[in-house]
Formats: sequence, structure tokens, C-alpha cells
Amino acid sequence: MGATKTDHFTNKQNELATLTKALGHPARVAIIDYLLKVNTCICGDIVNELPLAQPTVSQHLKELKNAGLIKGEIEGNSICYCIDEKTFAKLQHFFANISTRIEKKKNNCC
Amino acid sequence: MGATKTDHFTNKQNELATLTKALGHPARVAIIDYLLKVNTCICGDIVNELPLAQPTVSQHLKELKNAGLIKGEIEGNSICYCIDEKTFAKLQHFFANISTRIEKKKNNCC
DNA sequence: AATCTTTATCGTAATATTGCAATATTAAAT
DNA sequence: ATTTAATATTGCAATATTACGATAAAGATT
Repeated sequence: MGATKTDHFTNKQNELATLTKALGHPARVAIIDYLLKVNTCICGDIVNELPLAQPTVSQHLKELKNAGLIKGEIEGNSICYCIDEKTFAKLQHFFANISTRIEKKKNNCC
Repeated sequence: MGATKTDHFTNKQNELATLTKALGHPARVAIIDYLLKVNTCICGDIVNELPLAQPTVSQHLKELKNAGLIKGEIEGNSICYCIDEKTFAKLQHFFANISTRIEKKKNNCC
């Protein structure tokens, strides 16, 4: 097997899983970190920042883009990647909501 | 290959990646959802809630536990699993922090 | 003690992910 | 028109993940 049974779960569950899965690799976290650090939108030097080969970085960027965590716009012969604010806002709400739900039932168990 | 180069990234990056990776599967999100829904700490009926076989659920629980997202205490011949509040608080801070950083540089790019 | 209940582990098959060299693509620069 | 620079794609090997049947382990029940 190895194939996830996505159809058995709710849309919200699948959405959160997709987003967190996309972030679930240190290289991809590092890319997000870098995009947050540089003040202007970066245009290509992520490869130099990471200890990974160019095709590998390109693949990670693709995954982040597919998940909607970053956007990429062609700019000349390079590409301008940047954070997709809306998606991160959504993630923040997910976790804020979870924390609220946790708060409500404090000390009810272990 | 297929082996992640964790040693090339910062502790924070690896930590966030580990936590999000652990959440990066709809079954594991569903488990967390269920633990948040039931008011008392659950003691075993997660298997009935999920469209997955018992060994598969057990494996997902193990991963959530390894990542520190849930705790499990033996209680009679069953086990009481519940949310680890501290870890979720940490996750919330991670994303709140990211959102703050995004806010600071709004409209600087794409 | 024998049985039941609950959870974990083992073994294994199917699939997915990670990483990179080689190559392709595309636009800018010469 | 060639060359250069930046990024993407392809193909492939190594490893990891997902899922489950079979079985084990351990406390509860009879």
C-alpha cells in the first residue's frame, strides 16, 4: 500500500494535512524562513542558501507552490517566489482554533 | 536517496518540520480532531472512529506520540491518549510568529 | 487457568518522498 | 545567432511511509 485514503476524511482534515505535510521538511521550512528574512521578494538565490542541489530545491519549491504556501511569478528569466499570506493566515487560524479548543477542556484528562 | 539531511538545518527548522510532518496525514489530523471533540480523554475507541485497521491506527498514534503531539498513559488494559497542550501551544506560537513577520513586510512583493 | 479485550509489534507489499546528475527550456546578454 | 544564466523536468537510486494480516503481550473477566 502506501497510498493515503484521503476520501475517508473531511475536507478540513485533508486541507490541514496537505498544508502541514508541505511544511514537513526542514528544507521547505528553511525556504519559508528565508522568504520571511529577506525583505524584498527573492528572485533565485534560494539555491545558494540551502545545502541542496538546484533540482532538489526546485522540487521543494514546487511542492510549496502546489500546497499554496508560496506563489511564484516569472520575472525576466528568473522567478520571484514569495509567501502566500492567505495560506499562512489560514494555518494560523487552524492552530489558534485548536488552542482554544484545548483551553476549554483543561484538566479534564491526563 | 530519500534520507533527509536534517543536520544541515537549524534546530528550530527541524523542530517545526518534525511537528508539521507528524500532522501531515489526514488520519493523524482526524485523531487530533477526535481527541479535541470528546470531552473526556479517550481510551481506545479511536479505531472505531477511523476508516483504518487497528495496526494502522496504532502506528499513527505512535507517530503522534513520538512527535510529542499526544501523550499516552496506561490505564488498566487500555491506554488513555490525549493532546499534549504544550506542543500545540508551541505550534501556535510558530505560526503566530510567522504571521507577524509577514505582516511587517506587507506589499513589498508580488 | 482459560478466555476476552485492548493495544503493540512484526513482516511485508504498495506507494511516496528525497536527492541528484543530466538535460531541457527560456529569456537576457553578448 | 551564440552564449550565458536561471529555472524546470526527466530519470533513477535510496529510503521512508502507509496499510494491513498475523501474531504477541498484558491486564481484565469469567
